[in-house]
Amino acid sequence: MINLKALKEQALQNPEVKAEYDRLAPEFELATTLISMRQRAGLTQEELAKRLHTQKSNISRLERGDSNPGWKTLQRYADACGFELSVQAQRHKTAI
Amino acid sequence: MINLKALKEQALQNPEVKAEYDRLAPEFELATTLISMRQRAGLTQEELAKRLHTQKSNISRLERGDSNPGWKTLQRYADACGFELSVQAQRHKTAI
DNA sequence: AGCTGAGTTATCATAAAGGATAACTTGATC
DNA sequence: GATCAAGTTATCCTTTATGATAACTCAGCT
Repeated sequence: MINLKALKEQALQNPEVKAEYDRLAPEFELATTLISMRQRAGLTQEELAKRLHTQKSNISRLERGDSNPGWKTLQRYADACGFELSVQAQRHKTAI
Repeated sequence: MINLKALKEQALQNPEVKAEYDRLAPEFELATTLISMRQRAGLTQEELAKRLHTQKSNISRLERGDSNPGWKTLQRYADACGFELSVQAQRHKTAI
């Protein structure tokens, strides 16, 4: 299967691509940030699941982005990957 | 009543304090970011609640920080205040 | 072809978020 | 001291997130 997500993940293995990606990171959506953290930690979904005392299927669900994870859930995920999450607010590019 | 939160809110009315606060913002917790966004938008909890088609009590619950709001909830809140949220991952200050 | 590792999907149970309503506190103003 | 605006707290209900288990796809490998 070739889809956008697969391409993204593959591209992120390239350090140069990764650097530019990070520079633009705020533009990207949450799910991609999650996947990026896990991959930079060198973890599989199953390994991460163990650290979080949960199941790989639940990790997959988070990373597929079709839910609405709680902030503390995201923090625990990040922590298990060796990251700290912070939220940033920027003024809207006003529509009017 | 004088408590930490009241002091914070009052201090944030001062533009200089606000600027420094923003510089350090990532250190602060989510609830403070929420309150800051609403105040910078010049909205009361009730006004914001109307924009979100909900109740002021629910806004209060979010801002008091004793729950675990979903990411999309936070985005809607921010949007209604004229902001866009992004999440940022930074490597842990490793404990060992 | 079969095996394995990584991730996905489906489903169920339970905990928690979010919506709604009402009563309450507190500070300010008259 | 009555009133009002802003925020808090308590409670109930419905929806959803999360934990758990199992079966599945798919790629790579021998």
